[in-house]
Amino acid sequence: MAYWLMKSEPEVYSIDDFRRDQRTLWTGVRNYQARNFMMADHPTAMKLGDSFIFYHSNAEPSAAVGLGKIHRLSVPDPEQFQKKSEYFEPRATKAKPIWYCAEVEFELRFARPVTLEEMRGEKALAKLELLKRGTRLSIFPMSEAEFQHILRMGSGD
DNA sequence: GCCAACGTTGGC
DNA sequence: GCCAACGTTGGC
Repeated sequence: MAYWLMKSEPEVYSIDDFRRDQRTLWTGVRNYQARNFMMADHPTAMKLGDSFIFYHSNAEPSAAVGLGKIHRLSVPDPEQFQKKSEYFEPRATKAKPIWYCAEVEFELRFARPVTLEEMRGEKALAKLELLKRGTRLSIFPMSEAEFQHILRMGSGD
């Protein structure tokens, strides 16, 4: 069982959208390292049933806001085939897709958001990828201890 | 809206 | 296969 953080801009797809949908495809990832996490046969891949922190990036405030589970891996990202999508990929074919995504399942919305600023103040989270300077990766793994720590912070008083 | 950081592209 | 230019991410 591994733990992850996945970023989404709430203006594009928020935790409330996720709660409404219950299940969604994590489309639009256009970075190879992040994509590889979502490809089942890749050495760095997620496992079905792994949990992740849902994080609002480019938000006011940017914050961890909930949890989800990995439900399916290696799903060709349908947006790469859609000419009108901003994620259209002309090099991709149905037979040879380039971009893949995971299907994820809603688990819970935190009682209160755990802001980036708060996380920066936590010693237990000092090594979290999110807090490293210049990190732009939209999906990355974290330890169980870090995951539980953020979950506790989000569970309210 | 600015801009630092960094991944990607493409000329050579 | 180097690396400058360019585009994107995402905090502020």
